[in-house]
Amino acid sequence: MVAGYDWLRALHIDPIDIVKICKECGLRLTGQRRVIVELLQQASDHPDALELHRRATKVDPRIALSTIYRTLSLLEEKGVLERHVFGSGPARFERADAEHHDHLIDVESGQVVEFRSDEIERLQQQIAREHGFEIISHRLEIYVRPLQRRKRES
Amino acid sequence: MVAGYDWLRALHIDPIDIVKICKECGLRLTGQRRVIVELLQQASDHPDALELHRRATKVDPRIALSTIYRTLSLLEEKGVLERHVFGSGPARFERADAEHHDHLIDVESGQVVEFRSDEIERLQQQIAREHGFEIISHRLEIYVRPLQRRKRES
DNA sequence: ATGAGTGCAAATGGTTTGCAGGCTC
DNA sequence: GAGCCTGCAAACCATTTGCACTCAT
Repeated sequence: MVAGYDWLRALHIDPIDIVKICKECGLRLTGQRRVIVELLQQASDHPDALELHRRATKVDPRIALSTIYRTLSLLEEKGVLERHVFGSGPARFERADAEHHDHLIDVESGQVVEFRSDEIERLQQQIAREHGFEIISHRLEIYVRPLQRRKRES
Repeated sequence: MVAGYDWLRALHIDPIDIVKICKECGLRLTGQRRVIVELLQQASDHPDALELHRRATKVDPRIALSTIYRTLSLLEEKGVLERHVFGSGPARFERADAEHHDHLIDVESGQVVEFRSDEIERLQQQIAREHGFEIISHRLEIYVRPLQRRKRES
């Protein structure tokens, strides 16, 4: 267990083991990769490449944006991360969870809330099969606004 | 009824009335807009801007790509068209249907199949409400491959 | 010491925009 | 005629890539 991530254990989420991943894939374990993975480990806000670069440069001011992009693509390819494109914005990343989940995106704040519906998953399977397809992946994004307001269209 | 679109009537789909739309919105009815709308009227393949430009230049070789983009954005804004971004590809467009629908995307051929599930729509409403949100819009894309194959991973 | 990985800068690709002239109203 | 639209070219922005150098193995 990597020090400082005991709270992850409490949530039954294993931290990304970048050491193991690199070893298994024949990749080199560089300082940059450590930093990027650690930042994503802690992030709960689905940051984009530029935001990750901002955070990374605070740890290592020499890290290049292109390295961020290369690392993100690499780790996505290895199944360690997931890439999401919400609306017309830049790609945003999060650690790949064992359990797939979908997203509610608050268009007013940009905040992202994760959810999972086995019911919806099941219906999708059924629909794909009815059309003669098998599912490779899917994405469901619900763009929302907070409900509690009383006034209309401000 | 616009000549040549009787088949639309048969499907209970009203053709886009660009004349009416322009009149209502105070927009000018130009030849370019007519061409673009007509092409989208006929298209069943969710074309992107470049593809529309290709088709449009066959009717009017002088039409500019930027005009295509401007018109598409304008008509999307007016609610006449819908814009979809599948995977990392360019935006693809279709006429906005009265009934919302979602998409199955065959990743091998790029073919898009439309479907609608009231059940899924209902579940989404429920989920959003449970989280204290109201839905503004949503998108569900299921990336698939044909099922009929017997071999695995070619 | 070897070559995978990096930083930097330049290239890319889809889309947008500034501007001068053209065409609808 | 006024000014909305268009064509053209340049600008934009997220992302990718070529290249020489660095550093993990």
